[in-house]
Amino acid sequence: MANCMIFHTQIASIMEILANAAVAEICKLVDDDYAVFRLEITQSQKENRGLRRKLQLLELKVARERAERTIRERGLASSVKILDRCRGITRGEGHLTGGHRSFVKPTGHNAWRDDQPITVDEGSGTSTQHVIVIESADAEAAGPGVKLERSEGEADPQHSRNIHTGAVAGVEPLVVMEDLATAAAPQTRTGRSITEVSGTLNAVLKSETDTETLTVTQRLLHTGSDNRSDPKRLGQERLGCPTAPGSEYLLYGIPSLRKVHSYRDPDDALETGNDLSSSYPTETGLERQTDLSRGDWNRYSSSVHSEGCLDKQGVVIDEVTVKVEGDAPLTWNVDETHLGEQYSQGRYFLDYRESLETNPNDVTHSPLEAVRNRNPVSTSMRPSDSHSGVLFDQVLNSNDRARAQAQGGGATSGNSKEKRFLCMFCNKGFSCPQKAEIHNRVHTGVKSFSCTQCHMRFSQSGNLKRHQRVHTGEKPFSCTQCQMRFAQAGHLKRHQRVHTGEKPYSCPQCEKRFSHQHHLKMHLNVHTGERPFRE
DNA sequence: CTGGGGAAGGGGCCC
DNA sequence: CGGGCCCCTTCCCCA
Repeated sequence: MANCMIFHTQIASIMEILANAAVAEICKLVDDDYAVFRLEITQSQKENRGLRRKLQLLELKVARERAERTIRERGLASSVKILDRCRGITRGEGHLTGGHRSFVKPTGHNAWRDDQPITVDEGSGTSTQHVIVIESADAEAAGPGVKLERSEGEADPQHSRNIHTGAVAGVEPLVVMEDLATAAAPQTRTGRSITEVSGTLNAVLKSETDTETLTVTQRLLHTGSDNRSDPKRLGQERLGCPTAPGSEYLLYGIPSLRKVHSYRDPDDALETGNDLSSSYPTETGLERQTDLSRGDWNRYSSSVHSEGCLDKQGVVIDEVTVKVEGDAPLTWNVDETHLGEQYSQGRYFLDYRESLETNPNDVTHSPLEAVRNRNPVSTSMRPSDSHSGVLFDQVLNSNDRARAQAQGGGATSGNSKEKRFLCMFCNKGFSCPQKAEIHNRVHTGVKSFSCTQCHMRFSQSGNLKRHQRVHTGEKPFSCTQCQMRFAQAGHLKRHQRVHTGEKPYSCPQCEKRFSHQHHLKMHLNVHTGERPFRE
């Protein structure tokens, strides 16, 4: 018995020793890894700081030079003062490495009054670019509701963030627009490009969703749903559209919306029913159309990529709509219906057209490259503008058309004459610019047609019309075999297979047939082994 | 199987 | 007559 006790005691001691040794070993490993990790983090942070600093210097330098030039030309002395305050950091070496005009407004440089627009001119080229100065300080400093979501590792020059912003007293981001199309119409363009951003930051600098995550640091903040409740904001926002200084690609003109159908809450619709800019007619009498001459197409001025705003050859793309694809889900549907009506007061619209007409040609580079290299950006150009369509075509007619066709990524194959309007994102071809514009909404996320009875939005008017049957309960398609009724013709057609026994979907690997494609799809898992299919 | 929505093509109307 | 614009239809996907 005593031996047994001793034995157990020894065992316990050995176990304890082993445990201690294991713990010590683990701690050592953790410490080592932690030290390495800390070192890496420190190095990364240092690099980030250096890059950020460099970016600031370069951006400010460029901005200042351009602004001074512009000011000289246009006598905007106030802007000079503004920029002079940042003179201390405007000089830098190197060149812009990123593709963005957006630059960080250094902390403490609030001397840049937010209501002081800065016009930045580029020495050459003709582009209209919107540079947004972003507070580098804590996003919270920008005021409540502002989500800059800046991260420490965001110093990459190519990872800039464009904030679609309104103004907030004292801290609203400064929108700097570069108007480089001055050769054609310097004065008028200046007036357009220098845009004062005003409004409520809360309403403007708010992501559509708080959960949106962009894997890239390029980020666009846009108006949230609360915009809807603030009709006064309509027309008060000028959306900045940063551009890539180094980009030499022409920003393609994607035909935008001829008509913009504004979302409006039912209450708002009632209250502002006479607002021609906010509704459009449908068979349900819920909407009225808004002509883009009012500039509604400018609503989509959020941008993730500066390229989207670069207008190299006289094509002025003031507004950019961005749909982040891939790793960056489009969770921030632009509340396009409430943006930039100020901008839309015809003038900008017409000017835009002028700019288009100024130099519609001269396209030597395709934005495809930029699009490929970066996240897609769409520019909401004038809707269905013939120039847009031509430009649309021209862009791809230049260097990338052959590539696009070679890639076979779109509908460019076959009769390219029939489908000569190509999507800048996927190269798909369309027979007319309107089709291309509609398709482009797939990439831009533009949904101009809003249901007045719910918050649903649609990229196509027909889809909205169809959707509204959900509210009306209308089911115009009735089955002749039974009492079933359907709101969609396709549903009726599909349903009738129940009666006909038609099974149009056949498995390519066996003899089984299905009446619904979904069933076939599930069945295919039997062959792929992904998941058993039970019938 | 149904409901709802996304996307694209077809075709008519107008200028 | 051609292009732009718009509506409708259709197919498809997903829940």
